[in-house]
Amino acid sequence: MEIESIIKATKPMQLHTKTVINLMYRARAMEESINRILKQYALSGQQYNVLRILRGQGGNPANLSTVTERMVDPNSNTTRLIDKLLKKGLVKRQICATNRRKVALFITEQGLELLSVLDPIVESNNQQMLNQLDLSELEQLNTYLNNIHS
Amino acid sequence: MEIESIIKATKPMQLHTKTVINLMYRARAMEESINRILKQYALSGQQYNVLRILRGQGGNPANLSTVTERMVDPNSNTTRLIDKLLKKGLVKRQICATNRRKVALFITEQGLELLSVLDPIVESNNQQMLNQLDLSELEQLNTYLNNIHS
DNA sequence: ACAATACATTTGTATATACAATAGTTGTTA
DNA sequence: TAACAACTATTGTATATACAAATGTATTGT
Repeated sequence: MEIESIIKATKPMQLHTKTVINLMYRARAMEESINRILKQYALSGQQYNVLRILRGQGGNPANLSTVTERMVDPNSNTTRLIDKLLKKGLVKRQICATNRRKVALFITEQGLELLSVLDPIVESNNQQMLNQLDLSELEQLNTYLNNIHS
Repeated sequence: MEIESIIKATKPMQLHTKTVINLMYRARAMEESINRILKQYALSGQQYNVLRILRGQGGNPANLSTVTERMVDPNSNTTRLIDKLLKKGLVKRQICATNRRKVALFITEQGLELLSVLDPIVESNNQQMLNQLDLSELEQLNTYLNNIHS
């Protein structure tokens, strides 16, 4: 659906402006859709993101700073985000042996199990949201997105 | 720049997943870029959004619910958002004459002046962020985005 | 006209986030 | 090696946001 009708713009918008708003609108809609799923498992999107990053380490630990820099939204307070995952038993945290300023973060078995439940659900939701676009269109969309700079 | 290198993914991602993450990442980056500008004028992105909606009324008032439904991110607490704009003298609020449950919201002269300062700055920033894409590519990008559903 | 229901906004409250300040650790250099 | 700077994470605090409950108003049915 046209973004201008969704936000009921009173005048036709400039193409650049429209594109920026469209992008922010769709991103938010997708985020909400994903959050609705995650909420049933008492996870926030950011927590899910951190769990996936830790799993991506393939058994190796990650530092707090590493996790932060890999997050889709790196602005949040990662310490407190991890605190919550700790309380749920989804991650482990220990002080790094070689540099005691750093912390080593791991995903637990329980965390891995949760991800293995969630992943197919989230994946199929992702496909659902994008099912009007074929593969080459998705490639093209990614190329466009990769050309945005801030 | 490729999204996978930005978030330093350890494995190549599925196309759908990659697209979703790419979109959320770019939207956030653009939002931050805009927020950096607005912050210099003590405005949040949402406050700017509300001001623009009220200006779009062309002198007519808008109800709270109307504003909410036209916002890019309609999830927030619009009452308190308006409160802040009121304190700054950027909007006026009065109880609707025909239906006293409703409130009529207007943008003030001061609000209009602020927008007239901000708009060209934000516009040029929008163009800057998208200047790697020509007009037909932008049209195409919008078409793709319009096909996303949640 | 009264009760019940729906509507539009506001308020309360718990949680999340942003940003700055702090603490503890390590590295550097005189 | 002592002093100072840089690094990494945590904590404090103010503000923002989400969600549910409450408030006040209008509409509907009897």
